[in-house]
Amino acid sequence: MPELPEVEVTRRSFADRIVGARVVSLRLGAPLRWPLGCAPESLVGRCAGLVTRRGKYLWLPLSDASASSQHPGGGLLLHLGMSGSLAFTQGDTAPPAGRHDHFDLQTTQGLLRLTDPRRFGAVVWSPGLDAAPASTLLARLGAEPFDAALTPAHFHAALRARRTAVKTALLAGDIVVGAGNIYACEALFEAAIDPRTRCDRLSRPRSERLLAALRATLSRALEAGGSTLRDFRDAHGAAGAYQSVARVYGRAGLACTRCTGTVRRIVQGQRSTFFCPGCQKR
DNA sequence: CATAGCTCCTGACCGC
DNA sequence: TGCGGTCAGGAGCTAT
Repeated sequence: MPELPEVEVTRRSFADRIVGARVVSLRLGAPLRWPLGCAPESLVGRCAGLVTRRGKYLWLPLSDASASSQHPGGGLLLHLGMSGSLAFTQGDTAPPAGRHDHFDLQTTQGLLRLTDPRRFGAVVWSPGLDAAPASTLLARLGAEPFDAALTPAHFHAALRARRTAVKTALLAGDIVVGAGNIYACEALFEAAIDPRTRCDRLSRPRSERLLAALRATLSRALEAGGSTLRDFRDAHGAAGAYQSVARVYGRAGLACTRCTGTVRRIVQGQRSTFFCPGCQKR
């Protein structure tokens, strides 16, 4: 579920409400992908800074002004995995923790709660963004899709060095981050490129078209508030609307919206790929 | 080294 | 209605 647009929508929905808040208490539910990596009590009293995003990770800075602190910087690296969502509830209205609520951060300004049925998500303490474990987890990430430094020339050069299918490369996130299965399929459809095309066979104009299509797809999803294919909600609990405009994702067997063909489902790297063989060419 | 496959976990859905 | 099988949006880890 949560690809870059959903993660960014989540960030925007609570960043300005949690900034400046002090940590009051923590509650840990069932284990997530990795252990928290610190004693929960050690975070009490820390002050939340501005939430930032890198790829599909969120970084919540938690600073400690006290002189005794070993890590005055530090913060929590958050990931929503496949089924996670964050809610930030102000006041005393926070519902009691449910079966899938696995992390609560009670602050002076509200409760930040991670709900994650599949528990592929993560909340990890790191003494800094440039220190392990955060730096290790972020080390392999490719360029941010909207970074101006990611030029068509750079993108094409990165693709030329690979032999995998272009869909697989988009998903891997080590050239450019942000696309998950839905947006990778949608961007390839928009660029009219067959998802099985080898990266090193993509011409410069076609790779440029793909980069533009990826950016357009992610921007539109962001504007729509993200996709809600199953259960995505932002930190206010609002659902997204983008799934209603998916052109190929989840549409196997249905008519293509651009040509007379039929959308097909194949499997690449154990993941479903949806595309139209009529208008997406190698 | 690049690449392919496996894996974590729960829930929804489908066919019988 | 119940049961078993299949599939699901991520991404780090391990083997080749």
